[in-house]
This record gives sequence, structure tokens and C-alpha cells, in this order.
Amino acid sequence: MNLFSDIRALVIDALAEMSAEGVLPAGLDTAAVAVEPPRDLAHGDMATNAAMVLAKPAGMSPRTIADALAAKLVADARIMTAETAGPGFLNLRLAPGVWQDVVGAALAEQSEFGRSTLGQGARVNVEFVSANPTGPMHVGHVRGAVFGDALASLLGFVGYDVTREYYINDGGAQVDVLARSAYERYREANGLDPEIAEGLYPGDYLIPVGEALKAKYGTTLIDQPESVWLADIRVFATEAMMQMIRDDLAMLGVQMDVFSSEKALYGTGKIEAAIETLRGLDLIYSGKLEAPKGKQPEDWEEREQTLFRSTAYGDDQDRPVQKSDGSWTYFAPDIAYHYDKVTRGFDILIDILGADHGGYVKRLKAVVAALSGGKVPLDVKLTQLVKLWKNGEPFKMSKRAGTFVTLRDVVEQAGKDVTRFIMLTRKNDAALDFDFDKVLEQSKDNPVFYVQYAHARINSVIRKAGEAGIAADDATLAGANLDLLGHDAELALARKIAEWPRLVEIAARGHEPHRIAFYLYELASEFHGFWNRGNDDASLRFIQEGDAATSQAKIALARATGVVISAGLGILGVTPVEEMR
RNA sequence: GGCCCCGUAGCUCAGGGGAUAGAGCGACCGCCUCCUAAGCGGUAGGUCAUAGGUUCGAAUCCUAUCGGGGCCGCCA
Repeated sequence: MNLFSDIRALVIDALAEMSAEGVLPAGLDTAAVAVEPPRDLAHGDMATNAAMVLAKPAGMSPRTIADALAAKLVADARIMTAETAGPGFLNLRLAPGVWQDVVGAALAEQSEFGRSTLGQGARVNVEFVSANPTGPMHVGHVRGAVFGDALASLLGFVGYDVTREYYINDGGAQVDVLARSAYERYREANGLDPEIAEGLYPGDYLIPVGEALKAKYGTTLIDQPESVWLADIRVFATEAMMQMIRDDLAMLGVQMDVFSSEKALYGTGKIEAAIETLRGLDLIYSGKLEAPKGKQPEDWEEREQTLFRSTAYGDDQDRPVQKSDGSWTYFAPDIAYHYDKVTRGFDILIDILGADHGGYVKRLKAVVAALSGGKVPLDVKLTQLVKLWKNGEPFKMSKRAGTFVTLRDVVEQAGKDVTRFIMLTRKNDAALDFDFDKVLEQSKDNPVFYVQYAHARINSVIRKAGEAGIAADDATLAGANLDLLGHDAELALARKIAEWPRLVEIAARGHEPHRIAFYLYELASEFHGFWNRGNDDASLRFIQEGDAATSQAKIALARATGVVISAGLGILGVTPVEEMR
């Protein structure tokens, strides 16, 4: 149930009736008509801008339309009052029963409450993480991993058919470097001194790979030329790295549906086919690029390359798909990969990339637009940097990796739930500070704790009710007489709960999972506030000794809050706690 | 030189066409014989970077400028 869309439908119906009756002109476009919670509660429960939006096309004054609309709306049992205000807002006050029904719906629907059919089963591919298979995941990947996973869950919740996908960059020169690095660790495992030359990966994480290579090959590869072992070790090491990355993702609670390999695109004709398709659209040509202005590469020389005409889609420069020696650039398999996603039948593509890939966005969008005939939208979300802090200073530990803080470092210290929640407390395109001291603090400075505490309190109430001999299981609560909820403070909490389905849709439309985190904080705040009202006014406590019916109605409200917190945390991939200990 | 992101209370940030711009922290004043005070209520604090434009209406959209960050050929 989504109360806001229900009331909006009521408004739209009323407007249609007014058109049919000749009060309004026929054929008005009502797309811009909105029903929203007003900023100021004194203005009522909901407000619609219908009169202001329609005034001009209807050639009538906003207040005239608003007054006529008000007369229609109050005929509905849900609408108590409808008042024209300000420049032409129509402020609606809803009957208490409406809010009681929201509580009932949350209890009845449980984790389904707030789910919608917005996506209508459209197939969405969310590609995220896609870290190079050359080492463990580091902090830079964590934000993208959490963001992508939460976005995928959010889209699934509103009715999209979501695929979580990881693109393995196993086709380029960096996997050769990986293989050479692993070879040195293999030599080390055989008692020789490893020669970790400049440019090789120095991290400890390759030591076990060296051991495994020794177990497999013994000493047979020692002193052999690269041509003998490079291909085999490349495969071996890449698989080992991917296993490590899967383990890292599992620590964060991320489960991919599909792993796609860059290497697998080579030799299949897929890259050539994608490029030829673009050539057929006159988007591929041979030419030379100019040196970038403002930056002066010393050894710049013009070279003839195969270029993609991304300027046709607003990019500031055409982009090379082939190097001057005829081999593919990184971009070429990426074109084929996105073509592959389109041909697999996805209706919407989403790429989650680090902010350093900002310059890459336009060419990707160009490719997808061209190869899908403009039918498949690609949304690229860039996640900005995460700055780690500990003890009041930047945190730059490098336990295993040589140079970077790993995902494992973060999750081991902060925990999966805290890490995930904090990563979503900022919109993706703003930089984020992650302070180990603060995120582990048990106070309201820490939003994770604050939300979890609300959930724990709700469970506490239910436990206490049991001790007081009041049945408070979900089956009993579902039958509670919610008419007993009538106090303003109770209805205010129900109002916040009623916003959940609307909030979910807004977050999903904007691909903005952080809105869930902010909403949960607000809901928790509303709950804590209500909780404390019980200190001043005993009649507002959840448990009313000797009055099971009233207690159950109040506990139903608490439980409905818990249902929403639990659902919201579920989308964020955070486990709700039952008690704080 | 170009492209992308950011600029909102002392600090950290929400809000991204609608009414008197919100929250947390910090400051100040209150609230525990009572379901977890790990919490709650209140007070103070704003030229929404600047200047134009679009609109019935702009923190929000457009343009320019200023400030901070990121990126910019055969790296992936």
C-alpha cells in the first residue's frame, strides 16, 4: 500500500470528474500533479499542487480550481478537510482511520510493505566493483560494492528484474604483471630469493599463490623462460585473485549473479563484431588525435589510430579503440562487453564506477546509445573518494597489500553492517569521511547505532509485554484494535511509516540508495521521540498494565515501525539487531 | 584549454521547481521512583558561493564568474 499514490489517484479522479462536468476544460495534462507531505505539519497531512499546475492551461485562477477540487475530495471518507492555502495549495487532512490502516498494512505485509511494481519486471543490469583481478579489494572498492549492491536490492524491491554483474579485467597487461609477480613468489616458495622488480605487485597476498604454484608445479618452472610459464601462471593467479575477491565480497555480504570475463571476449569475434556494427553507423574511422590542451606531454607525437566518434554524442574528443600497432585498447573490449549486455536483453544498464573514471562516462553512454539504437539507457554512477580516519588522523595502514588499505582491514575493524550503513550515509557523488572511532561509537552521533537502537527498543517492548502477560506476537498484533491509536504523537509516527513506500519509489527512481539510510534515521528519531513521551505521559507508553487491547494497539504501532526499519536495513544489506549488548 | 563532481548554520551534511530552508555535532537551558537517559525536549545560530536569466513560484532549472576536488593519447 502506498498512501500517497492512493490519494494522488483520488485527486486525479476528481479532476477527471471536474473535466467531465465542464468545471475544468477537457484534456488537461495532469502529469505534474503531485501529492506530497507538506513541509510544515500545520498545513495538514498532505498537500497537492494540482490547482497551481493546472491554473494556466485551464485559464482559471488557482484558488477557484482548488476550491472546486476541495469540494470533490471531502466527499471521500478518507479526507477530513481540504483547505485552499497560500498561492493555491490544497491542504488535506486525513481521517485517523487512514493512519491506523497504514499500521495495519505494515503488519499485514511485513517485509513486503513498501514494495511496488514500479519496475514492472524490466530487466536491469547493475555492473559494479569490477576490480582488477590483481589483488585483494581495497577501500576504494568498498563504496562501489556497497552502493551497487544496495541499489540492486532497492531496484529489486520496486519490481525490477535485477542482475548483479562483475566485469573481470583479465585481458590486459596487468594480468601479465600479476603472473610475473606470482612467479617470483613461486621461486620464493622454492627457497629462492624473490626479485620483486619495480612495477611488479609486492603484496604479501601472492605468497600463498606462490606456495600453491609450488604444490602444482614443484620445481619444474624454475629458471624456465617466461614463454614457458606465463600463460599458465596468468590463468592460475587470476583464478586465485578472483577467489580472494569473491571472499572479500562475501565479507561485505555481496553476492554477484554473473562474472563476465574480458579475456573471454578475445578470439570470439565479439570485439570485431561490435566495432563493425559501429563502423556501419559511421562511428569508426582512422585518424589522429591532437595532444590534450593545457597538459603538455613531452613525447607527444601524432599517430594514426582507429577512433570511435564519441564527439557525435557530446564527448570532447574521439576515442581510440585500436593502438597504433593495431592491438585493441581497453576501450574496445569494453564496447563489446556493453554490446553483449545489450544483446542479452537488458532494458536498463547501470555502471558503478570510481570517480577517477569520470572522463569515461560520455564514451560509454555514446557506445550504448549507438549500439542499442537509443533504446537502452545507461546510467553511470560515480562513487567519490572515501577518506579513512582513525585517532583523529588519516588512516593509511597497509597490512597485507603493500600500499593500500584493504576491504578486509575495514570490515574486520568496523564490521559488515557498520561499514555498509556508513558507506550509504552520503550520496554517491559526494566525498565521504569514514572515521573508525565514530562509526564504532554507541551514541546518536553514529547513525547506524541510532537506527539499530530503535529496532532493539521495539523488540524490548515486545519482550516486556510478554513478561507482563500481554500477548504481542505478530498474529495477535494483526488483530489488534487499531482504533485505539488516536493520540497526535501516535499518528505522527504512523505518518512517518506511511512515507516509506513513497520514499522507496523516489530513491529507486533516482538510483539513490542513500535516501533509505536518511529516512531510517528520521524514522528512528521519530520513534525515540515518541518513546520518551512515555516519560512525561504514562498513557503514551506502549505497555498499559491491565489493558491488553490498548497495549496491543500501541505495540502494533511499534512493531510496524520495526517492520519498516527491518525492511530498510534489508535493502541496505544491514542486519537489524534484536538487542543492544 | 576541456570535461565531471562539490560549494546550504561555527563543523559534518540532508533537501535538487512550491508555503516560514532542515538534521546531527558543538554551545546554552531542561527531563530518569517510569517499557534500555546508549535516549528525549527546548534556545541560539542562514545574503542556500556570486551575478544574471527562465517561471505564477528558484537553494533546486539555464548561463557566466569565483573557490575546492577529480580526470584528460597507444594504463586498465
